[in-house]
This record gives sequence, structure tokens and C-alpha cells, in this order.
Amino acid sequence: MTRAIGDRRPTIEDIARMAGVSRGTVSRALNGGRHVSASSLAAVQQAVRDTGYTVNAAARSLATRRSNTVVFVLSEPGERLFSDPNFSVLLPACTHALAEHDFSLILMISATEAERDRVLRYVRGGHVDGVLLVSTHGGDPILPAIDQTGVPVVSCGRALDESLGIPYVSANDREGARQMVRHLVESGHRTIATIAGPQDTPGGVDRLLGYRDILGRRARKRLIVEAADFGYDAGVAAMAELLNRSSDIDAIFAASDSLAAGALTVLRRAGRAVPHDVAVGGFDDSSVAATADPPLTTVRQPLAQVAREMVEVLLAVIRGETVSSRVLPTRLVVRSST
Amino acid sequence: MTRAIGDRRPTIEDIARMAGVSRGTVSRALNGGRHVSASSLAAVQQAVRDTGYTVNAAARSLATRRSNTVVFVLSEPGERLFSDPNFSVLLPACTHALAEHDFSLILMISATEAERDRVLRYVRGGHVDGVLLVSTHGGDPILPAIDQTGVPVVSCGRALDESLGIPYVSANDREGARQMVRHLVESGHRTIATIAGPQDTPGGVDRLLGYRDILGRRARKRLIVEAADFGYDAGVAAMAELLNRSSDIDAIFAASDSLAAGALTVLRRAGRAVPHDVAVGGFDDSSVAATADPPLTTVRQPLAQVAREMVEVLLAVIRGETVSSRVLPTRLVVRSST
DNA sequence: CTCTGTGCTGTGAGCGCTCACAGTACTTGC
DNA sequence: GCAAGTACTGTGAGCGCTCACAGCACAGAG
Repeated sequence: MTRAIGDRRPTIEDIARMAGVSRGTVSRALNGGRHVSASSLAAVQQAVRDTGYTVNAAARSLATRRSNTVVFVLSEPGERLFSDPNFSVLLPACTHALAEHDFSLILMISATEAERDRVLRYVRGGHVDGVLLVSTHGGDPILPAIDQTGVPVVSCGRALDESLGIPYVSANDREGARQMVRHLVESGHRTIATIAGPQDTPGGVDRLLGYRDILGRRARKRLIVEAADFGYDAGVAAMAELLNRSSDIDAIFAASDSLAAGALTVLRRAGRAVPHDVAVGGFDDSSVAATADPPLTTVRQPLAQVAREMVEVLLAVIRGETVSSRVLPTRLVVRSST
Repeated sequence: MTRAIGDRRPTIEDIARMAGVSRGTVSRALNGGRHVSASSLAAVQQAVRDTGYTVNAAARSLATRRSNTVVFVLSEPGERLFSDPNFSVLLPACTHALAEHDFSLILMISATEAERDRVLRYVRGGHVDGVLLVSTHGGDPILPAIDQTGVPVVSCGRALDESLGIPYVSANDREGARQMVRHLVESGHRTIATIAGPQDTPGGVDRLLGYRDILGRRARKRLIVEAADFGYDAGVAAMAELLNRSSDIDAIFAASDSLAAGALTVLRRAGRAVPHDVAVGGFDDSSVAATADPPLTTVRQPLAQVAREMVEVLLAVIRGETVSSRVLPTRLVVRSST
């Protein structure tokens, strides 16, 4: 790899000189190769190979007014941040999907108000072509704020307030819950309780709706406990509360795997065998589900696909196409806890 | 917020006109405010506020040849990727630490060879001022490759091959292992086995070294099983193997919490009570440790601090200072499994 | 009163690219 | 034979910023 003289990075001008063509031809050769003769194209490619040339992103950005960069905004109160198992699947998958379109992903976290301002300043600053927003709680002020910047945005998970009309991609939480509860009913369980997720999140709301869809009037009030969050500790507390309220429960639908894991612990301590005495179903198919004892029956969200479609939708919006939200099917994964 | 005429984003020229000063003065006012009179400064700030002006990052980058951007490269074979609990702590923490210095974080994944090439092209392309490298396996070819680009890099975790002299930040795995094994010895256990991590990773190597440090000649060969990776399944397999080899084991030191969780499952099925019959110690203090049953005694790595120091070291290298690697102390977290 | 500093300010050049336009050469159809 | 394409190419301008330089006013020292 011969370095250009002076050891500064080669520019398009250097390539042009080496290939014996002009700046414009090099630029065309680099961007699709329309209107470039085969010989010029080859010469440019050779020069690029010889020098290890790469276009200067800043210069290109400045000229095109596009950055080929997208920001992934994680808007969560700090505590949830690390525990959310979805995040660690979603993020790499988005990175991957974007890379295929030669887009880069910038990660920003918006847990505090100061961070939110920083994100908004950044987005408004025109640094990115679009925003992938992951925010679990409804009424998140960042949603309308980003919308107002006019920068394309796609949200992960249905916004509780759909009035903004921001496109989203999500798993079908409601139908997923139905699949699980239907499965519990068909397995012969009669008294099916639920540990519902927080009702300020679409996941929490929709999974409870699915539970009610199947059980109808059998969905008795005292069999429903709303957890503070989707975490393990909340599962422990909720399960204790349920055992307190009702002794004849023979199945639990927990709105997340972590909640289910908490329930499992309480049941074991109470001497209730799973699934013999009480069946337990989770949601997410996270790593917790597979490593729980017994391994959890759960509902799998197609997170990798959610990521791919979020990227697809966002890029479409960036191109100026009109798009609509997408809701992807979930799948019941039966293991030994039911 | 009055928009500039024509609804295009305001430029530094617009601000200059509004504030009644020149481009240069605005630029100075924006960057530290040296050599700017109080009245000019105030006028510029007012204009910025009125227009919602933000500097164009591409233009600034082009002029300064710096991007205020760092790339976080996750170099892992795909399977490990999602399961690694450290990643989901490290990444947000790095983002956070960088934000405080007004740096942005770009995430790239280098699982395949094609992805590695993409990362290298990107880094070579001068898109970023530095690289934060997270690579668990030794002999990763991306390390020397990035080093050769001349772009500043800091690695997370000791490189097995230290000949390159790339600065790293890591937890003191060896001493952490010593803390755990010492604790097991002091609790009266006599036959302490270990489920070692893969020996092509610094964590795997150093934690086994720590185990040997304490047990000396008592570290009998048949009490050591090397797991294929740090995951749950490997823990299941390793524990089964250990039970097969030796029946008088009364304590296990597993090189990760997931490995320990796998061991826990096997022990329960074998009818061995934890910690009564067999004590089990993990490593990482990940969410698995807290939700395991019984909750795992483990070794906490100061990951948030690792992230902060990685950023600190990297920024120092970028500024041209000479730095040295840092090894941070771990802490034993005693729960009910020992 | 001149000289040398010490703020502060404006200006030109240039960072490396793309895009529109204006060529040039070579076809093809009549 | 010439007109009207078609394919490729070079050039100028400009994206929005920073940086070095030069200019200016005003101070205090000689």
C-alpha cells in the first residue's frame, strides 16, 4: 500500500491524478459508476486499491447534506436500562441491518432530562438522517419532541399515544398473550392468574388485554396483579401477593420472563411444584427463560426481525416514501414450566 | 424560534449577520470565547438562542480533521454476542462517559470477516478519532489490524498477546478469582473444583490462575474442567462431567455466573443441596447471579468504572498523551450459594 | 509624540467532496 | 451529408466551518 507523498491521507484529487482522469470521474466511479467508461472505472479502482483510499465522510456529508448515519435512542429510566434483555438483541441487529445499507449507528441514551436535551440538540443539529427510538414507557416527552424536529423517526413498540402518527414496528403483544393463555386453558388449567406488566407501557397493556381476550368474564379481578416493572424483584412481590389472595391458582401468565422467574422462586419456596401444582408462562424468550428451572414456556418476540423492519421502515421514510407501521407475529415456545 | 428565511438551517453566516459581527467572531464565541468582547459574545448567544442554531458537524469535521466521534467495536463470534451480560453494562456506560466530553459513540460489530473489513475501512477512513475495542478472545486479528491504522485504540480486557503494547483497562480477574477461592477455603470447604472459562480468553486464563494461586498443589487436575464458553449450557455440561469425575466435591468456583447457573441446575437434579452439600461461586455479578436460586455468591467487576476509565484513557491517547493500562480491583459479593 | 504591546475583529483560503453544466467524441437516422 | 442524439468527461461553484493572518483601536511606556 503506497502512501501518498507527505503521508497525508489520499484525497479524491490524488486518485484522479493517479488514474489519469478528473475529480468528477472519480466521484462518479465511486458512486455507482454510471456514465463512466470501463477503462476509467478500472483505473480508478486500481488507484483506490493502491492507495487504500477511502472517501472523507465529513466532506461527502457536507456536500450531500446527508450523513448516512442514524441514531439509536434508548429512552429509559436508568434502572430498566441494563436489565432489559430486548435491548441487547435489538441493538446489534439494528447495527447489522444498517451496515448492509452502509449506514452507521450512533447510540445515545436519554435517561435524564439533560440527556434528552442533548439528544434533541444532536438530532436538530442535522447530524443524523434518522432516529430509531426505543422507549418503553408511554407519554415519553421525547417522542413528540423528536417528531417536531422533522427528522425521520421510527419507534420500536407501539406508542401508547398514537395521535402523532409516528410509524412503529412491534411484536403482536396482544396476540402473543392470547397464545399463551390459550395454551394454559388447553392444558386443562382452570384458575389462571396473571402478573401484568406496568400499565404505562404498551407491552404491559397489550399483554393484559390478550389475557382478558381469552378468559373473558373468567378474568377475575383478584387473579390480576400489576407489577411495578418487568423485573425479577417485581415478580417475587407479585407472586407473593397472588398466593396471598388466592390459594387455588393452578397457572400463572407472567408478562415477562423475569417476572416469571421471580414467580418461580416464590413458588418453590412455598412448596408448589412447577408445572405439577402450578404452571408458569413467561414472555420474551430471553436468556432467563432458557436458564430458569424448570425452563420456561414463553412467547418469543421476533426481535431480530423487528430490528430489520425498523431499519427498513426508517430508510424508506428517509427516502421520502410513505410507510405504515408493522406488527409482527409472536410464537409460543413450550418448555417444561407448563 | 424564528426560522431563517427560506426555512433552510441557519449557518454561521446567518448568526454573524444577526449578531452584527463577523463569521470569525461567531466561531470564536462558539469555541470557548477567547478573544471575544462581552458584548459580541452576548449578541452571538442571543442569535443562537433565537434561531436554534447548531453547528454543522460535517463542516466542522472537515475543517478541523477531527470528528469528536469514537467507535465501539464489539468483536465477538455471533453466539457469544447476545449472551454476554457485560456488554449491556459497558456500552451504555461508555456512551455516557463519552457524552460528558461531547463525543459520540458509533457501534460496530465485527463477528464475521466481512464485518471486520468494514470496521477497518471505517477506521482507516478517518471517520473516528479513536476506537474502544471489546474483544474477548485472544489472538483476535482485529487488534493488530486496528493498531496498524495508527488510530488511537484502547482495549477492554487484557490482550493475551501483550506484545503490541495497546493500552487496556480491565478488572483484576486473577485477584478476583483468588478472593472467591479464598472465601471458599475459609468457609471450610476442602475439595474445591473449578469450571474454568475458555483458555483463549484473558478472563478464562486469569481466573484459573487465581484458583491455582490459592490452592497450590491441592489444585488437582481432575477438579478442573474447562468449559467451551462462558454460557449456561457449558456450565451444565461441565458440572455433569465434574460429578462424574469426583463425588466428594464440596465447592465449585465457576468462571462466570452463567456457568454457575448451569452448575446449579445439574446439582439440583442430582439432589445435592446448595450450599449445604456443595457451595457454588460465580463471577461477574450479572443479573443471573441475583436471580439464581439460591442467589449466587459472585465476584463483582467494576464495569461502569472500566467503561469510564477506557474513555479517559482513549481521550488521553487522542490528545497525544502517553498512558498506561489500568487494572481495577474486584469485589466479592457474598449471597446464599456459599 | 512615537513606539510597542494587547485586545478584539474581519477576511481569505482551504478542508474534500458532489452536483450541474458545458463541453467533446462518437453514433445513428435520414 | 448533416442534424440530433448518446456516452463519457472536465470544470467551477459551493456545502459550512476553522484557522492564520492582517488590521484596527486603544492603552501605557519611553
